[in-house]
Amino acid sequence: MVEKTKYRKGLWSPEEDNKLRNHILMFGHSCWSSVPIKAGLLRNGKSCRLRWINYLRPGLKRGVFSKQEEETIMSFHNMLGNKWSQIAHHLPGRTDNEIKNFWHSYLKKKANKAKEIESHKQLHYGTSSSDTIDYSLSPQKLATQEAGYGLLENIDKSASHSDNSYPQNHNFSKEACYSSLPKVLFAEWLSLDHVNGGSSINSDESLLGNGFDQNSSFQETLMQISEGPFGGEYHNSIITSSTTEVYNSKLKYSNQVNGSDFIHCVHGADLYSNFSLNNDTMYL
DNA sequence: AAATCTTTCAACCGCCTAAAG
DNA sequence: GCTTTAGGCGGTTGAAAGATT
Repeated sequence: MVEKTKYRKGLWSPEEDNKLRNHILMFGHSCWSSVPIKAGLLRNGKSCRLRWINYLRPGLKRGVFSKQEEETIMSFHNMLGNKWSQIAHHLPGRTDNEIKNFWHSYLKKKANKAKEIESHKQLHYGTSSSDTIDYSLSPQKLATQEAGYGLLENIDKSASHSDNSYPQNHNFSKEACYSSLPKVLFAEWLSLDHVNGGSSINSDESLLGNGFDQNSSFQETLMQISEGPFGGEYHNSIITSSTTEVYNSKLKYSNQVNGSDFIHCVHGADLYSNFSLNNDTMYL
């Protein structure tokens, strides 16, 4: 009789996280089912995949959803329904799971409330409100409408949401705070994982050198990015504005080494406004 | 201060699809 | 064409944290 492997379940320990992170940064994940074996984890491949995608993968934003993100979700949910992964494509750095949770814990109620008010108004006044955002609009039209509301101003204010009903728990998680991983979006991963639905790292050769050092400073980590796993093979990396200066010198180096222009530095605000992975990530 | 209720969110489960054999 | 395997997705659960009584 073949004894079934007993996989560990439940919350991931920091050690497990480290093992998984280090393994993937070093070797990639050509086959998820082999990752736990190679990484020395007592988890199944699916669990490892989920942990990586939802939590460990670099570039995850985490924390409070901005007003604009909120509206994007509303708008796309109106068009697509519960297609969380498709909605996530339009929110760089957000996972389908995170969006799904946010919807169920907050947005759904808000949407229902809005519907109630709207139907109430229609019932009593026979008109629809003109001072509320119409989530049934296409994202393009919504963007135009948003401009009128000055919603972009809210981006930096999102951390201090004034709405009392807003969930208080959308702060940085404890682990995320401890982590010194940069808030950098790796479009290579995002584009493959989110846009095309493919595996994020295609081969073991795609990652060279060491993984991130959890104890490194932000700048040191950037050095690791350009010199380590991503300097050689990775392209289209999106760097937030605060990193640009540090990165520019490395960029030159990277371009020389690679013989082509790979890296597009994006101003931080762009990440939150009209940036689209499909359309706006480009070779310089 | 303790008990109870509510909310959040990480992780699991099961289904579906595609690819490989 | 059938079976197996792996990856991806959406629904659901349950532990933990927070809020309320």
